[in-house]
Amino acid sequence: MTGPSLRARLSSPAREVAPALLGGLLTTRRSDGTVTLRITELEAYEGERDPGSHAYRGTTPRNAVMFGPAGHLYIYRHLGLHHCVNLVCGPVGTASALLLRAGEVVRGADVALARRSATGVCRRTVDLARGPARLAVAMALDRADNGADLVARGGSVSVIAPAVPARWVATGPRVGVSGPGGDASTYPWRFWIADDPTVSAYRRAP
DNA sequence: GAAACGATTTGCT
DNA sequence: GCAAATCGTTTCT
Repeated sequence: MTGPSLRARLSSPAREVAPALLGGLLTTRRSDGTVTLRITELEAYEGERDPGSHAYRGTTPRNAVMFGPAGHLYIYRHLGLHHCVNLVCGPVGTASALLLRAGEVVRGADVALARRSATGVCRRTVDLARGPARLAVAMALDRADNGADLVARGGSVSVIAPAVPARWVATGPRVGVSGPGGDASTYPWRFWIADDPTVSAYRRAP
């Protein structure tokens, strides 16, 4: 699944896209090297009707990208320290998006390790991109990449999405957010690959 | 113009 | 296990 067909698939609501994107390969090409990430953990945000979404109170300069076409990156700074990376989903006009929470570095682990070593210690390969901020560092993604189109040919960032078997996909409540109407347990909007060691540890079990 | 707050990580107790 | 770190964006006066 690549090119225009990928854009079409991403134009569905985030909760429908999420299972198809698990196992997807995200690649960034930078001057210090190329890193490819196998996506293992995602969270869906449903825009204006989702209190957990930055788009809950409508469009602002910051979240404008989320209301645009699917396949672009929405990246923001959190707590003044780190970045979180989202993939915009849904049709134009909706702010549906998927937060990339974790992944497995399958190519360029040495490059990712060098980037991670600049800020902290990372002993194991599975920790390279375990967690949203770590993922951003390992992939060298920051606000400069906000709005980048992953589907366009020739871009420095791209994604392909081979499907993983449905039985590998686990779901559960999002981290630190309740669904609309309250109870987080009734909104299993987090998706991950079952038993994958790169999924955030204490969040691994529902 | 000012103030509050946050989709987290890290390091210390 | 808990608390500090840190700053752009949003919201209110």
